[in-house]
Amino acid sequence: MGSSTGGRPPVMADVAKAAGVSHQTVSRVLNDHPNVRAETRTRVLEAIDRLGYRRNMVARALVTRHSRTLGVVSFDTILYGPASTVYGIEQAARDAGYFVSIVSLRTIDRAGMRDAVNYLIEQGVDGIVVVAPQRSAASALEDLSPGIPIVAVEGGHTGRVPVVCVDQAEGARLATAHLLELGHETVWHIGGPQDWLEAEGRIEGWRDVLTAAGRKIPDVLPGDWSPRSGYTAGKHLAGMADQISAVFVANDQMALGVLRAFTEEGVRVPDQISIVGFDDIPESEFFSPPLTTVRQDFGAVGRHSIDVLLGQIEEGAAEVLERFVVPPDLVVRGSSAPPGA
Amino acid sequence: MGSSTGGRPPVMADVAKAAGVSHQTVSRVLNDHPNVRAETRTRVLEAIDRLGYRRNMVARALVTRHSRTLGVVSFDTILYGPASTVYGIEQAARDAGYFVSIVSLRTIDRAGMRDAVNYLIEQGVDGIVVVAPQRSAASALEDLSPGIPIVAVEGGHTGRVPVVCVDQAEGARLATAHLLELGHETVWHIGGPQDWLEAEGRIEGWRDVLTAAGRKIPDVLPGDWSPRSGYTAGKHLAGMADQISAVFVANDQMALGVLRAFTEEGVRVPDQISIVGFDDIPESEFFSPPLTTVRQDFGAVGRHSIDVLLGQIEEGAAEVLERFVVPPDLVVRGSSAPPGA
DNA sequence: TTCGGTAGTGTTATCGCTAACATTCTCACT
DNA sequence: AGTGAGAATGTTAGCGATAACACTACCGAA
Repeated sequence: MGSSTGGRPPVMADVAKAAGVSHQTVSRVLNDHPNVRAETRTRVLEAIDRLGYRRNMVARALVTRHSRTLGVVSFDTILYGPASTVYGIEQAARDAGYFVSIVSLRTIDRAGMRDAVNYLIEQGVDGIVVVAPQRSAASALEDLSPGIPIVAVEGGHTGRVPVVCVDQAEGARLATAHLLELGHETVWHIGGPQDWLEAEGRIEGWRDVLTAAGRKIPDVLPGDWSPRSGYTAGKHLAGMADQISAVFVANDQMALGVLRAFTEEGVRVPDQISIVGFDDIPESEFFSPPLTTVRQDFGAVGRHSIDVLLGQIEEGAAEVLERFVVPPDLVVRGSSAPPGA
Repeated sequence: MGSSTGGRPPVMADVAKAAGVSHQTVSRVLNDHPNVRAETRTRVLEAIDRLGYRRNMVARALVTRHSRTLGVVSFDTILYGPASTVYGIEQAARDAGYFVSIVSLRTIDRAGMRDAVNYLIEQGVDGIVVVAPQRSAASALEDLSPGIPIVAVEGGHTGRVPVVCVDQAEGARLATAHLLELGHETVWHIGGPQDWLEAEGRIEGWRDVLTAAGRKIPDVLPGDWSPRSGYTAGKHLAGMADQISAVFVANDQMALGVLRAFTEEGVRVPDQISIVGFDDIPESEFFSPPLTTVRQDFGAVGRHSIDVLLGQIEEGAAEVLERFVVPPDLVVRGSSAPPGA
């Protein structure tokens, strides 16, 4: 409100003068230092309120050498998975008393990754979370030794950076096993982009289950997460519908494309072919038919990544090269059924 | 790489010593000051490289009084619209040489808004973009006079803060007019949450067109953006399918719910009832049938909001209380057709 | 009474940088 | 050679906060 400081925002010294104390006492009040008389404290707080004083965190960060701000590096922040992850991270950080500065990279290369991390370090963040679901991003992260705490989300575990992720292979196992348990002879798979670690993990889990059950392992159909790529793969599968009874699709958006292709080609789901997706996007429940899928708990991923990061920052746990794995859940809906139902 | 500074990261003075110049000269090199001899410049750059020096932007921000960082306040950052908007803002900011610090509010109230804005100001951001699609958020913004440049995205225009938004009413007009042109007698509407300005704008545009054409204006069916609410409304509409031939749904997710409900009830789209959505999410093209919808250019919204904000910051254009409106596009697909087709 | 401990407060130095001013160096032109 | 303008560089003084230490008052114990 009222400022007797002549235009510019009041600083600590102005508050000190107004309260008749030293600026250090103001600082003590602001930082909840115990050795301040109650009467003095209220006088200072009153002066702060009267002058509309706001602490300059930049000056504070300069001297304390930490900013209570975390950096987040991310790609493709419009995709449901990354968007949810970033949201989870932001909320968890704020619950822990930290704020986040976000850099969304358009392209994934070493230079971009390096620039982003450097920028965040220059800004004085206390730690960095890198959402690096692609192999290239994860490896770009590897040959960076930033000198500040860092944690990778959904990245590959290569030993230099702790990783928090959802167990992709386990999710794929749940999906594939579910289809086999329904009685399907084998399960086809539409994969995500080659470069994505998640895509790889899902292939791995799917293949594991088929191998363990001694089933034929069909070729992986390529996809790029987009509904269109699922549509294309779906058209292809529809052409050989008589040899196929179950498909595990690497994400829900592609599964939607498959459903569309099957609808166009007159392939009935789940009567002729069962479909299981991955992600459980909010739409999946209302696909026709509602999609059986694997749910990932992005909130938990965000919380764990912040836990790990703050562990490094606050306890100085130098070499916590851990790997936190969040388990996925199978959500059974109408797109999966016994064969020939 | 090598640091002869004994553990702690090198500072400008270290570089200066290594290059045999004063720290001020190092500063000049870093800030592209013209009056530096080319030979000196390379010597400094070489020293920077050798020591692995990184400028401390916190110290810089303290003295220059600006951080080249913008704050973003947002809600519901997982919804497609807000997520895309925030992404657009982040990209535009970075293209302009700024970085962003993001606060995602969980709840929308005055206190939350005030805290978020205060936090960002304390952090020393040069300006703030508030993604405030709800009436409550927009009004919380109003009685804040933060003393720094600020711009609202998708907020209501109340005169104190410049606004950038997509023309919701125009989008609704396009959708409704499209349905009337196909020959439908009137158009029903499933609206978004009461509190959202976008929901209101869409109702307004829809009503305008019906009024202008002298058509009956049905009651608005309530929705909350979620597929489930669309499903519920769809069930209701299916029960009176013989009196209805066209529905304009306030977003694509709800339209999906409607499609699902219609499928369950045996209502054929677009044969019996045409449907038009809003947003053009990536999934819409692969709904069954593919959804006719209204596309919003979130990238343009991001760019404009940054333009307006930087206008205030850099040109000090104090009272630019403008309103930038981005036009939407109608995307016609298979869910709309002439009645009784 | 004297002393040490501690609560409450003030003083000074410092974080790493840029702005402002001071100084030196260069060179064209008298 | 002498001069002055301007380029190149150095020196000093902050930015606004916290840390470290110094100081005063007051207490109870010796």
